[in-house]
Amino acid sequence: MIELDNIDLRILSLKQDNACISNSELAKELGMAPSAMLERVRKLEKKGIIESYNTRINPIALNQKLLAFIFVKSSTAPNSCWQDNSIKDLPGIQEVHHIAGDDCFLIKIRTEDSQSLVKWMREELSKIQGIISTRTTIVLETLKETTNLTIPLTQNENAQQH
Amino acid sequence: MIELDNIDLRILSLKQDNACISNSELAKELGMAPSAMLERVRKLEKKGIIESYNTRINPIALNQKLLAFIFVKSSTAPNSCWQDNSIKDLPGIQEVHHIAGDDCFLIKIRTEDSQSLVKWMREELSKIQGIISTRTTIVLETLKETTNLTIPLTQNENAQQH
DNA sequence: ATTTTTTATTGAATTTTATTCTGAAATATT
DNA sequence: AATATTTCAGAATAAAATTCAATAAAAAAT
Repeated sequence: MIELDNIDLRILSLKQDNACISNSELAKELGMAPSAMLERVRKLEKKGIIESYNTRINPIALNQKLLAFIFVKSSTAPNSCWQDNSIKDLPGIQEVHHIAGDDCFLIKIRTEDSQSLVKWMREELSKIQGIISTRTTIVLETLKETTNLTIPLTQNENAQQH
Repeated sequence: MIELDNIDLRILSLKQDNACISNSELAKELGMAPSAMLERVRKLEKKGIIESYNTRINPIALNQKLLAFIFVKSSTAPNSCWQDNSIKDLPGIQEVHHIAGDDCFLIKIRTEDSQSLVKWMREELSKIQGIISTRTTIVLETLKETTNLTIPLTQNENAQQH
């Protein structure tokens, strides 16, 4: 387990909501020098605590209006996807989880519409070995969608100006 | 529908994988002036095509080892969550989708472990009005997890140095 | 087809920020 | 307590962001 002090947590908290916050802004916010910030951030990146900086793009702007979750039941035979995880390399997929229970995989995928989802299942998913069955859940409306984690901040001990 | 030209798409594509890429780097990559890049990016932000810049933090570093999906069946009564979407404000949740089918909501949530998930369901989820039943799926292993969209680039017409 | 209007781009100037480095302070180790 | 290690601040420098006026290109209107 990696130990993160309150300063690290506040950096993560600020960056989580705004990946492009400048070091000087961070420094002002925490009441420290920009150089110290930079060193902290570099360390968080090197240790893999910060995994990546991503831009969230409006799916509608790219005409990806449909969001679906697909449960995949697969055989556990030696050459099946259960063994080689080949599912994760299919195009258009956002997430693939190996899950407990009857089903084996849960896929999150965006496509233009239901037609193109069917097309994807026929043309792409069908390439995968060992799939026994699928069950598709269509999203009607997304109420919340974030990758943010809950960060345990111990109140604002060293609260700052502004 | 918003029209995005190939330059916009390439900007989105580059920023999607590296939100913090500098304008000058972008400019070099696309063979344009940094100021032109800035204007494009600003426009993409203002139009809401770029929704946000996020930092992905390793959940393990924050001791959030468990990932789960919860299907929630709710009544459609006037005071139920089906009407007020109150589910989305529960702490610790990453996603809430309103889905087609028997169930009403799909929740994505991270917690420390299964104990704390049960605790969350007893202490937080139970506050929500109108829940008829829940079905929880535990993730054993995540093979892929991204928010990236597939961007339709028309090859590299204006390919550049480096 | 021509003019007008709008939009997009450049390049230089300016401001802001990132980055490096050195030494001091704090912390941990022995 | 002495040593080693880590963390931080402050100054100096390099790099990048940002602004802006002028130009070019595209679109719309006549």
